Amino acid sequence: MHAESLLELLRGRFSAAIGDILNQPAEQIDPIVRPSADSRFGDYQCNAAMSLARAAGCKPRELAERIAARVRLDDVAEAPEIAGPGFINVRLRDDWLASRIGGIPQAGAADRLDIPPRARVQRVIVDYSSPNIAKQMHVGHIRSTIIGDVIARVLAFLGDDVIRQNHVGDWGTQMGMVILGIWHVFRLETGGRCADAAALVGHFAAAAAEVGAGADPAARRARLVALGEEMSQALSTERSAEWGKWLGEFEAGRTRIAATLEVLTSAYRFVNAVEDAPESAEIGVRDPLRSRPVPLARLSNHIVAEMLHARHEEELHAWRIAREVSLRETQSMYERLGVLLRPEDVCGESFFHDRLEATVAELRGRLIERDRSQPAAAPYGVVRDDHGAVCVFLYDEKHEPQFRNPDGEALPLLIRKSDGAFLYATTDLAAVRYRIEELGARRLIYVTDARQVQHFRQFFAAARAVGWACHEVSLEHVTFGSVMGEDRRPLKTRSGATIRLSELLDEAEERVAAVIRDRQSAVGAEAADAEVRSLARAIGVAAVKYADLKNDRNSDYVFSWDKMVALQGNTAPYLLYAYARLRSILREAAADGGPQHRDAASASAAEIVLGHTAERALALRLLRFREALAVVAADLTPHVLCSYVYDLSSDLTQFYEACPVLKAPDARTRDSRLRLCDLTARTLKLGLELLGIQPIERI
RNA sequence: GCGCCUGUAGCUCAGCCGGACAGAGCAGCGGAUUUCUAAUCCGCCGGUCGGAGGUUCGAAUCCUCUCAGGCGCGCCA
Repeated sequence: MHAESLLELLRGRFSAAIGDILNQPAEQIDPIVRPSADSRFGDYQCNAAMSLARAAGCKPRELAERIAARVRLDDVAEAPEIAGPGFINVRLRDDWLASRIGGIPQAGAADRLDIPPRARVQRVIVDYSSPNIAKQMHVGHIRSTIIGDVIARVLAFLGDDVIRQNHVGDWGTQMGMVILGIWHVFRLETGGRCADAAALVGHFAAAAAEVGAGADPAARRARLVALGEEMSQALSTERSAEWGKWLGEFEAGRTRIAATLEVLTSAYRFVNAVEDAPESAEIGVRDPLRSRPVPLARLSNHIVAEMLHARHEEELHAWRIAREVSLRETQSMYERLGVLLRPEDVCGESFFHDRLEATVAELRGRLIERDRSQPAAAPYGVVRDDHGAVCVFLYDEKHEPQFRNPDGEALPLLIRKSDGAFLYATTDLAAVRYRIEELGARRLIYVTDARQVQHFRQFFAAARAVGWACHEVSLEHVTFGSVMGEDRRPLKTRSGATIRLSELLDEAEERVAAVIRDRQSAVGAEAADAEVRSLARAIGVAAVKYADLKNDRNSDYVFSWDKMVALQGNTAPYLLYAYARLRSILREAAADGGPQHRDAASASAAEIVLGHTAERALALRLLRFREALAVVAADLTPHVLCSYVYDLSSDLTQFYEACPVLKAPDARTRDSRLRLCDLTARTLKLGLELLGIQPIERI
């Protein structure tokens, strides 16, 4: 197993040579070694001579000569060549490439090719996916889920101690709406108004329409007043016994209407429509425990506040039911997507809610006013109350606000609302502390959309100011752009509704199935329907994921069905096909073993011969895998890995066209090529797996 | 108003911590098939890198200004 990549090796050699020449420690020198853009200039180039010439007191070309004469490369490369103003071109020796390829160990139980795990293990948190579980997962959740998963996989593969954290939204007002929705289910079910789930869902849809924006205002108002009257019973303690008993039945599945996500979602939509209606702000709901009525528009909010104090056991019970149902659905979506998140990675808002009070208290105690007559030693924060809200104001060393509002005034980070409720900044701060102090994290990675940059900057600054995140801890916000439709607007259905993730995957599968059937009728082949469906399932998910990953994550990406399921170009089907072709060769090699039995296994010890340029290009590409991984891990850019597997597949198909394997001219060539196939298959498989894409053995 | 992101070929995008004539894919045109899976490969066509200055031996890349688009800017997350 080699400790370093080709790039690292050459970098080390050039640093040493330049260090000698300039009489400086090699570690302080950036030798500017890059892969060559054009193969005519060799495989790698050192560009340091031009920039260092002045410091060395000679002409760039002259310095290049000296470096080239000094650098020790004879064991790995041809004699370096100097070109242009002072480029030093390096062409690796074919026999060295061959021996290096030959040094890649055979596949073990967990195949890591020749890539050693990092020497220095650090604990890394990857916070990703994090949906609000009051609603079904939709396209808005896909990017964080998919991108975060790749980051977690790559870092874990390279040897980091990765802890996945799914910071689900399971405690906010929206969960209050679901709870209130369940209460409505209870009323309707026990009132005998809805016989089954279908009737109930229909009822909620109709009732939501009655209070929606399209309804007649007078009728709407009357309806809302009646609802407000009815809902006051939701706050009444006398009904607790019946409501509590029913919840037990509901949870156990003994009610006529089962606790499914569909039921809960329709109930949620209804409550949401009620609270969103313009009149709801003025309509009061009588609370027997309070002198003042609660505005209908804020009833869910109120219920969450009540829950917080655990005053109503029933609401907590309803919350648990809603959470369970929703998380089950979320988990099955992760499984369908092939995402590694498990139930035990869920650590959401509810986990932190009883730490929030202390979080605010501690911030208040530690972020105190500073003496402004002297510059501060570092950026700092100050907690102040403003209009009843608790705010963290963040300043730089010169006491200038780090953040400003549209009027140019200091923009605080709110950690407690004037009504006493906490905000997501509070939870994020409680979580950052938990992750550093209790989970021992040294690198915290948050995968969320780019619109939240300001929030992350603020709360990172606050976490630093209060001292929970010291300098050794890295806080990283991994941003990504939006998913756009082909009309350049955020992706929606034709009617303007958000697209559920399950619908998206269904459609992907259908489209892939159509493409497969197309192909087959073109070729005159016929496959069993079940086979087409199972292929479509695998390729459909792969296509969606790959399309999301292949572009630089920061740019908005244009969602195109035709492009993602295309069989040509940089797409998942192309990659999977390349892999399947390889597997096919390796299978046949194993099958026609014969007396010599030159199957994949025995070939994996064969000597590598790089006679053809396509073989050489493939070999070099294989050895560059870890360069790609290093970039992905450092910059958290999955698209670099996509580019790599595409380039590898591209090199492979060129090799495939030019170099017969099973029909190779002689046994030595055949074994060498078989081994190249084996290594390419393993590299491609590993690359795809790190992208969260399951390779397919046969297409 | 301030801040962040994005402008590269007809389309979708790489390249952006400075390096050789700016690269892919798709689309278009022309070739290759008694296939180790043609869901492939090869060739051609196609670009004032939004614009203008500046720094540099060298700028798509760094700086300044500017134009265009998107997003964000205290009690939602």
